[in-house]
Amino acid sequence: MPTIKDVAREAGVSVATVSRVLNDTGYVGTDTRKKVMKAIAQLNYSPNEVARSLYKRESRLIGLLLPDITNPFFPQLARGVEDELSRSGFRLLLGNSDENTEKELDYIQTFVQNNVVGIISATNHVDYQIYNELKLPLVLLDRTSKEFPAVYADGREGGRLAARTLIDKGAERITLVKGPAHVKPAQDRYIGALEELSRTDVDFSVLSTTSYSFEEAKGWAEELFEKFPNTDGVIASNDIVGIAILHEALKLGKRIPEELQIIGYDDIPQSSLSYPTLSTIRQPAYEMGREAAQLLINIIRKEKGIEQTVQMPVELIERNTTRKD
Amino acid sequence: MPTIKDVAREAGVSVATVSRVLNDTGYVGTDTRKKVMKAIAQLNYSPNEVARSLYKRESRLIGLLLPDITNPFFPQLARGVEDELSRSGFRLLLGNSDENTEKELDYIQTFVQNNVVGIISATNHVDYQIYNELKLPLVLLDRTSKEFPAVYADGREGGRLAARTLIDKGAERITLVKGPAHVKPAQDRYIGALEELSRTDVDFSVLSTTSYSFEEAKGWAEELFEKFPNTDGVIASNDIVGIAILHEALKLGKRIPEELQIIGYDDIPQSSLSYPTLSTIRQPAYEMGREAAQLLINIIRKEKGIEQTVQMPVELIERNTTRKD
DNA sequence: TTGAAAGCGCTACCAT
DNA sequence: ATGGTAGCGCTTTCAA
Repeated sequence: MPTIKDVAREAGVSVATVSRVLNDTGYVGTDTRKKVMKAIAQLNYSPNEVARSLYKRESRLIGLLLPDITNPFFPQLARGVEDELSRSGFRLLLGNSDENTEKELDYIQTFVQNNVVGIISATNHVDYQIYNELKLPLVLLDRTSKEFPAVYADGREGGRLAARTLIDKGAERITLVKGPAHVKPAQDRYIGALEELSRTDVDFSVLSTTSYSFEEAKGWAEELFEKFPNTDGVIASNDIVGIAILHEALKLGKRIPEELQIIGYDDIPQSSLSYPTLSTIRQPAYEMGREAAQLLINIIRKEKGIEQTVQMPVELIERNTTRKD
Repeated sequence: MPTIKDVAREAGVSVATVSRVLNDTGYVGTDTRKKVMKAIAQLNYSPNEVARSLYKRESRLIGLLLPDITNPFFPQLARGVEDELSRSGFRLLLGNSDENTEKELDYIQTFVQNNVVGIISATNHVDYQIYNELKLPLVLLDRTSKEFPAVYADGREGGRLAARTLIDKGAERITLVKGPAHVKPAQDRYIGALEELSRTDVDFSVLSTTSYSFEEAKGWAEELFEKFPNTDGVIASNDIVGIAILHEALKLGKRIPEELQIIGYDDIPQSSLSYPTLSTIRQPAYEMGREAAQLLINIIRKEKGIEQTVQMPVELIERNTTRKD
């Protein structure tokens, strides 16, 4: 790889001059600039970001910490972040935490070690010391916080909306599936649904689950019908378990949505590909990713008057696992 | 952030000594080491990777270029890569190319600018000049090549296997869905299926599609049944379009698998959550990711006698969209 | 308008 | 066993 020195030699100028044309700072004579440009092209030179980063004490890198990219909700987020970031020339350092403290701290540390200019994190542990000691901009994604800027969807309202929908559509023996206790958004929607359910006179049961994963979704679905065979309305903890429940119900011969209504959460892409298509509460994942990226960039650029926390709207997507009224 | 100088001062030694204990190279007296360790702990110091990278001309970063993390096949790959890489202390710089030349070149360039030690790429364009000029290890993932080390699944055989399965199970009017022409693996499985189909006397039709995406999958499914309403066996280009076709068929009242058999490709996690569950050709995505990472690490470490190209087996996963014979 | 040189934080060589 | 120091490739004063 050619260095700035090579370019300087080739162009017959000093490295300082090359640097000036590279960064478009300070005075550079028109023909000198031309010579330098030519040399750059000739050598196919591009500046070493690492050297830059060392001097400036900041890179063009941003750290993104996600629980698990393998969960279909997160690729959307990640893509939103990346698309927005790359428009401003930033690149992504990616880590999966698996909701595991050690991995999480480890990633945050290497983000710092690599001079990232900012971090976007979907952590359940803003309370970790490391976040408070962080000298760089942090934006929480898919999570709330009073202490840090955050982009999230209104989980409480989403939970309420899901419950209300099922109640309005005549479900009388509702089962509420509670997601993992340590996952904040899962709790929020659960609380919201609980709130709404409690305001009315429907009977309901709660099924506690401890994971969101594909592998286990089927198990939860089976457990649900063993424990609550007569339920006629399920509020799923997310779309994956919603779909698992849906298909388990079909296997048991239940008519959907006549005998059993199901509502999911997230609106992951494959929800419109289930059979029947899954009614769900939509979180605008891609847009959330973009918002988070934008917010972070604004903070980095020290723009004035930026919202520190943006709450995205959730939305009922009526498809075919709920009645048409 | 404290620097090595701060540690040196705190410990009352020279930076050289600190560096030695940091890297565990050269002689360091037992008590000197202890003093240094203490200073490191006290200051909560961790070395600046950027400075390291600049001096050594290589980082602990690896670039991963994927077509689109939003396609459910890729998160698995990415996760495999990450898990394996992080075991050796490497971190991931991630980029989505969207099969778009400009983005692809851009990412490769910034990978280089950031001193990555190696690149894993799922590109359809190994022929790009930039890959040949690359001074660093490159491993192709989900792609074949004679010129570069590669990890891929046997798409030809997968296509054959899919076709043979449908033929063996009595399908007589097969529809072969052809994926996007510019996507290599899509072509491979198509050719394989074509090969097998041609060896026998079944009738078949080909439906050409130009994308893999969720949004368009439904459209392809509708088009399929408009054009070939009497088909009794579909070889889908991947699981997403397989599932879309499956559910469209259900909507049309077709009995699966009695009237219509469907076989997908990839075995993405949600395929076992479709209704009925989708029979498919499995590519071991997660393992492929790990293999690629391992291969790259071996190349970086200049291990002797490593396989330059590893072909992973594909496998028929019989679920409920094909007959039990 | 241009160049010389210091310095970003680290490693590795050469002395001692 | 330890320290001094050059240098990785770049940006940015400061002087000319």
